[in-house]
Amino acid sequence: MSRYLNSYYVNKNGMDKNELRNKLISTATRLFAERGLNGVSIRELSKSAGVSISMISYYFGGKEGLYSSVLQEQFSSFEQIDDINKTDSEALAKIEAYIRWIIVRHRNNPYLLRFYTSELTNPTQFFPSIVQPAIGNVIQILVQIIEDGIAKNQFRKDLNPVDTVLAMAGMVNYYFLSTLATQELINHSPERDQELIRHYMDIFTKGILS
Amino acid sequence: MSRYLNSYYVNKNGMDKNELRNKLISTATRLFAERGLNGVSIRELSKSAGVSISMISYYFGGKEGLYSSVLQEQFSSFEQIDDINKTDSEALAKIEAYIRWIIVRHRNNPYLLRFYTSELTNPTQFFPSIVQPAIGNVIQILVQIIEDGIAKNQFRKDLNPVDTVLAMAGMVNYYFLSTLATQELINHSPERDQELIRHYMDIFTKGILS
DNA sequence: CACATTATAACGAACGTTCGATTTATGGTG
DNA sequence: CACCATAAATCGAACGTTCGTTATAATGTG
Repeated sequence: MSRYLNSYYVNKNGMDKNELRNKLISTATRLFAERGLNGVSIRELSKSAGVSISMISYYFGGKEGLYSSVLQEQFSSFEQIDDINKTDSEALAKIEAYIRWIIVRHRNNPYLLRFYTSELTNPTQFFPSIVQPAIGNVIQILVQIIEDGIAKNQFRKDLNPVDTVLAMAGMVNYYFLSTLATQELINHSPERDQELIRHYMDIFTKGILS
Repeated sequence: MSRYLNSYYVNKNGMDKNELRNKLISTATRLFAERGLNGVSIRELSKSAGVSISMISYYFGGKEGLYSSVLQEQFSSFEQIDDINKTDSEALAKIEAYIRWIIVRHRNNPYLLRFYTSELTNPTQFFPSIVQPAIGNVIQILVQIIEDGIAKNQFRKDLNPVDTVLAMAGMVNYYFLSTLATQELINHSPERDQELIRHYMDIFTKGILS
């Protein structure tokens, strides 16, 4: 119920302008992740957010605009991977940091689990400016890490960097994907995360070390 | 334009009863894979198949019935993996056979690339009898292959079979998923497939052999 | 005639968008 | 301080479109 400095209007809902906007974004994030763009009507969405339906057009220019905003917010987190590459660590440590990063991201972000989908690869066509640079950026950085490791004789010389990156990311991703597909609950404990990271790193490093 | 034995009627379209049904299934398979259940209207679908809209209700009892038939057909192919396990090969050879199988399946079957999605995990809820046994069966068989390999001292004793299966499948899957996400074309050549299989097996076996 | 299929129309429901009315906070004016 | 005009924020109803389904009459085939 708190007010924002740049807002002078408080509605009978008790939400001010920014609260209302955020409520729409967070509700849309959850619902679109669960059922896709076409799987959610703005009537249900606005009702679930406790807000009038017209607010979606008012603030986001319509349903697609809201969807675009959600994607923008979700994929902006990809930029954080730059930090991993800037450290002085060895290539292997960087890779472990990346695996840790992608696991945490997947835990909190259903869009990373689902952005391959028909509903969400359409956005890569409709909103290529949001999704493609994010993915491309991650792949590029990881390829560079692998290439560094090869150059410093830490990794096998015959590795194909791009395929290796995809293999590595795949090991982590697929665990979550299959967990979803088989309808099992994702166990959120940090201990299980640690166990996973250790396990994947173990398999992976034996395959790439020189 | 060939006739089927159990059909005596040939329409002015030149399609007989079974051809019409198959045309609907194949068109629906393509369109649903591209855009999901909610992304395609039966008006567009029937038009694209060159068939009257009423035929969908007539033959499949409606849109969901058609979708269910498509899923059924797609996931029935999962049973083929049983054959791999029945051979006398070593565990490693079985795994290579599985990787080959999943690559070929993914090439021909967009549903295997997309069944994790919001559009298609909904079907795992709405049609659990179709999707879940198929996936569960594959995982179960592969876990057994790994366990056999461990028991025969071919693989490391400390491997977690389930996680190892997911890691292995992930390496292959992720290649296709990221290929989709980054909008690159999937290169269909058998040579590229061979190269991929060799590459993944190379990384993977170094990680699991005892 | 029986059957398969078409084209068409109609249905109610749901969709995303638009619009006029209302509520609220603000700043100017006396 | 009281008043008022204004602009921003919000609402709910209404609009036109599309959806999946169903019914119907007409047409072609065996």
